[in-house]
This record gives sequence, structure tokens and C-alpha cells, in this order.
Amino acid sequence: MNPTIKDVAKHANVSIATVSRILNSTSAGYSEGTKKRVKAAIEELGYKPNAVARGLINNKTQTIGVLFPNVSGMVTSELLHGIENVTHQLGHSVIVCNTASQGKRTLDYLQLLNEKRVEGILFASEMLTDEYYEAIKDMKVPTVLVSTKSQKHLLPYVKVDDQDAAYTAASYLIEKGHRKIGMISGNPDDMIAGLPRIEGFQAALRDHGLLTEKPSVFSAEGFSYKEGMEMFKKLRQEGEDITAVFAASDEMAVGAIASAYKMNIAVPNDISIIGYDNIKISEMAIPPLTTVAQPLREMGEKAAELLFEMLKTGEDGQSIIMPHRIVERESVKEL
Amino acid sequence: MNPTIKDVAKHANVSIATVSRILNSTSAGYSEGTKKRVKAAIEELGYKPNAVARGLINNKTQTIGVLFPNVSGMVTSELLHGIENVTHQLGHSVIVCNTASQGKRTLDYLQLLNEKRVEGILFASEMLTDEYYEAIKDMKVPTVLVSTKSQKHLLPYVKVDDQDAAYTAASYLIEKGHRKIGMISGNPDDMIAGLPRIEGFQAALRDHGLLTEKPSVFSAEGFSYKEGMEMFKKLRQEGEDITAVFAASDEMAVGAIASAYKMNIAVPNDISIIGYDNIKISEMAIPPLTTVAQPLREMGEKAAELLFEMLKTGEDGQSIIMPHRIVERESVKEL
DNA sequence: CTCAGCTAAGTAAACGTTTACTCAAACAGA
DNA sequence: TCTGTTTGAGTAAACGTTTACTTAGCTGAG
Repeated sequence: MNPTIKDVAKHANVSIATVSRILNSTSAGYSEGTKKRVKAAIEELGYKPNAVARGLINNKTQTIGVLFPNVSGMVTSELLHGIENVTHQLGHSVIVCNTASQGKRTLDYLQLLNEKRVEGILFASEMLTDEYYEAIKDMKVPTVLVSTKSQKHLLPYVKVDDQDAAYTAASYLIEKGHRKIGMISGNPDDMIAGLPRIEGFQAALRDHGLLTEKPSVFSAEGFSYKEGMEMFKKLRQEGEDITAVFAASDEMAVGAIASAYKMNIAVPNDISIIGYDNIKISEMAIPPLTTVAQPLREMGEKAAELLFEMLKTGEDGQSIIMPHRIVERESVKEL
Repeated sequence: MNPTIKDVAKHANVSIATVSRILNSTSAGYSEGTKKRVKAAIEELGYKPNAVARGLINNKTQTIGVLFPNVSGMVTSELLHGIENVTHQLGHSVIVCNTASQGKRTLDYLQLLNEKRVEGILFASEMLTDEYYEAIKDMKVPTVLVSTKSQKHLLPYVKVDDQDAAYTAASYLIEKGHRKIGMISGNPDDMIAGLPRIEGFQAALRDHGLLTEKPSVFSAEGFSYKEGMEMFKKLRQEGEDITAVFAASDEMAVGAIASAYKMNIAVPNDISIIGYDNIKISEMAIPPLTTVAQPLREMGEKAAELLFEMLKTGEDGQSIIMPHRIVERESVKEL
């Protein structure tokens, strides 16, 4: 098998303690001469430290776990990118877990991560149920929520303020002169990405005296392209006079654009569309999608930084509200 | 800290050996009675086995490493999804590594994975340099290449045959009646995804007697949306009479569509476009993109399965050529 | 010359498991 | 009753490190 510290010791004619000290460049306890010899032995044998043994004795695995409901989603992968970046920079590794939004799988993973003794957890883009929270609490490792939050259980989170961002989106449309504005939203029962965006949207309308008795919000189950198409069709059926729509995700927005195209409605000439997220496809759409951007990559980075901060200080972390911003492209017309 | 097997033993008044046997449901060595007692103690103390200690003694970490040049790419994330699926199913975890196409980072990761004693490696979507190969060989763990290959070093791979697939794409266009066909390709120096696709394309033209002395292949550095746009513009400048183009990636194809749109060229009426990959955006494009599909998710799954097969049997794995297929949408017109 | 104090190095325990070996009791066959 | 086998269970070594403790030799102050 692999050479161990023992082999190195033997080869250099010193004790394993000395080798260990040299490996960890412990302050003192060896002369320059022996250091040379040991280094040579290490080189010669091709010795590689065993992180498992190390982990056992100092209770540090240098590994964190990340839970996603959908690894192949475009939002997710951007977050992951950010997370992986800083995690690697700090000499740790990340284990990815695809919960597929299934409770059982999530619990499974939590159990697994616990047994593997990860040092921290990043829980992303999904509701934190009581069950999950209990499991996480039992693990006694720092945890931060990414792009989700929980008012019931206090775990620090990193996300943009969905309501604010939606407010900004709607306000932007109003600024551009639109008065009849519709929304294509996700599930209103979704307390994270559903309701808040709807509320932000309506707040903007209200503040500008544009809120009608029957607000034009069309809610789907999720945030998919397909649902964007469907909801746009519905919206069109109910209100011919709507001149702009706010879609709760870029995927939905792109679906809406496709739907409009099929119905021979020109974007942005006949109707304006603004999205939410700023994922890659938004600039590839035709026309390129104006959208309210979440700094996804950066959110991943900040979340990881926060986690490691907690790991280092042992203190509870402070939640971070990330800034959102409008990125103007070509799907919104000024009236 | 966490309760250990020792605590459980004490609590149940048995030896740690007995507890271990019960935990692993070893064939025999304990009565039903003690099993009950031990289980109860485990429950009561909330004992969770320590995978690190376990890993140390039986040299099994139940973890594999996956290397990607770009975690947030759409091809990548689909592969990852597949990999994660079967890895989890088989009770292992995956550590993701984002090499960012940098040699130093890759070598770093390999070193890290070595120290962490991962049991296998999935190396995805990137050229395998001699340097990488040496590092991998030194680790002495099974490795499979995903969506890449190496003729020099024999590591098993899982991928579609790029040349075949390109041949299929071009043939499809020819079948549809196109005679003047152009290609937007990646880097011809890329021996994996660059050259073979060009060669497949040209082979198809040749076999149908359509190969001109100056073949209309426009090569970019990579496979991005932007490059797709640029190359399409170039292609248009050089040959007005081209009626169809094969793009070496869906991103490029979508870029080409966008470019065409800007130039007021209708797809597929004025020009037909076929892509390569079948990632999510291809069905979201306007018009929806006809493309030659790689079964990405499945490739990830197969690669993981192959890896675990090798792990189990200890034998060298057999490479797998995955099937490609045309998925017809609306970006190609029959002439 | 002696002894305190320092340095380089070694010894061995510990981390939390698994497992080979041992042992005593129970039991079956003669 | 005696012997041999099975069964339930314990003891202790091992996995590859880190680290507290020990030791021997040396230096320099008194």
C-alpha cells in the first residue's frame, strides 16, 4: 500500500514523531539536518499524508456538505460555482448532495454528512422544514442557508430580499411608463420565492396607485419554462390590455417570450417582459431579457465565507442580504 | 463530543466488539437479547457511527472525486446530476472539483483527492495531459474519463463518438435537401470536441459528393454563445448561398440564431441551423433548436456505474460509446 | 564543577473503529 | 460421563496520524 509516516521514519532513521513535526512544520523539535533527510525520504518514497487518519485524530475533515434540490438547475450550478471557489481556496472540499426536493433523500444526506463528519453545511434553495432543522441541529456543525431562509429557526442566511427585488422590477416597469402590468409567479404557498415576490410586485403597484381590485397575478406550481409559457397564455386570455409582465424567474420569462412568439405577439413592441435571476440564458434569449439580477456566484462565495467564519470563531453568523440590480437588455420597451 | 461505540458498549454492558458486530450485522456472535439492548443504547445515546474512523481501518472512504473544467456549465451540470444520482444510490459521496481548465488547479485537486483517499476519480470534459495522467496513475485508484478520451493513455471513457455524431448531423441536413452547408466549430486543435466534429462534418459532405475545395468551416477558440454569434456573422459574410449550418455546440447554435435574428435572417426559413448537445436551452430557443443529442445525464450515470464496477471487480473497465440521436425541433427546414 | 534551562529527538497514548484470536459455557453424541 | 462442537462474548491489536511527556546531551551562569 501507500507508504506511511512510519516508512518515512524508518527510511530517514528518525522517529515518527519527528517526521510528523516536520510535516506540520511545528515550531521546533528538529534540526535543519534531519529536516533535510526527512524531506528526502518523503520525496524518495513518494509519501502522501493520509487525511483520513489526520481527520480522525484532530476531528477535522476539511470538508463541507452542500445540499441542493436540483444540481443541474442553472441557478444552482452558479451558486455551486461560487461555493466551490472559496471552499477550495480555504483548503476544504465540498460534497454535493442532490436532494431532488425529497424529504427522505434530504434526511438521508444529512445523516450521511453527519457520519462523514463534515465540518459545516450549506443548505440551498429549499424550504427548511422542522425535520431538517432538527437533524441539522443534532449535528452541531455550523450551517448557513443559501438563497432561502427560515424565520422560525434561526440559521444565518445569504440571499437577496425577494420582496424588495420584485418591488424593484415592478417599479422599473412603471417607470418605463407601463400602467397595466401582469405577473407570472411561482407558487404563492412557497414562502421563500413565491409569496414574497408577489407581495413585492403588488406593493409597487399599490404605491403607484395602480393596484386594481383583481390583480393580474398568474401563479404556477414552480418556476419552469413550461409554466412560463402556460401562464403567459392564460394572462393573455384574461387581459388583452396588459403592456408589461414581470416573470418570477428567467426561465418563466423565456417561456413567456416563446409563448408570445407563437401567438405572434412581439416582445417588447407589443408587450414588455422582465425576468428574475439573471442566469445565462437570459442574455441568450431573443430579445435578450431585461431582468432583476441576483449575484448568484457571489452569493455562493459569501455563503461559504460566512460558514468558514463561523467555523473559525465559533460564533453564530450574521445573515447577509445581497444586493439585487436591474440589468437592462431588450425585452422592455419605454412607453 | 459525539458518543462513541465505547459509550454505547458501556451503556449496554457489553464489549465494544459486540456493539461493532451488531452495527455491521455481522453474521453471528451475539444473541437477540443483547442485540435489543445494544440497539436501545444506540437509540438512547443518539450514537452515530464515525465514518472517518471506519475509513481509516478498512481503507474505504466511500467517496469519489469528480473533476470538471467548469462547474456551472450546462453540459457539466447535467453530467454531474447523473453522476451524483448513481453515486448516492451506491452509498458513496462525491467531491466536486472545479479545475477552471487550469493545470495547476487540476494537479492541486488530484493531490487533495489523493490525500483524502477517494476511492475513484471521474475526469470530465477536459484533455488528459501527461502530467494529469501521471498524477492519476500514482494514486492507484480506478478512473474513468467522461465526455473525453485519451488515445495515448488507456483509461476507460464514456462518451459519444463525436465524429459519428457530427456525421449524423451533417447527413441530416443533406437529407433535408441542403447542398451548401457550413459549419461553426470549436477549436480544431481540440482533439476531443474540436477536430473530430469537423472531420465528421466533412466526411458526410464528402460521402455525398458535396465537399468543395474550400470547405465552409468557421472555427472559434471555444464553444460559447458569443463565439457562435461571431462565427455566424463571418460565415454569412463569406457565403451568402449557404442554406444550413451545423454548430458544434448548442450554445454556439443559439448564438448563431441570435446573430441571424439581428441580421434579419429568418431561421429556419432563410437558413437552417442544427446544434450539438441538447442542453436545456435548446428547447427554449426561438425557434426551438434541432440538435444532435448527447444523453448527458445518462453518460454521467454510466460513467459512475463503470467506475464502481471497476472498484468492485478490480478489473480495468471497458469504454462505452454512448448513442447519439437527432432531436427534431424547428430550426431546420426541408428544402 | 554543578546545575538550571534549553534543544533535538524519542516513546507511547490517543482518536473510533474492525477483526483475529481467545475463552467459557452450553450442548450434542457416544 | 467424557469429548468435541457450537455459540455468545470479550481482549487486544491494528489502521496512520498527532501530541503530551520523557530523555539525553549540551550550554552557560554561578
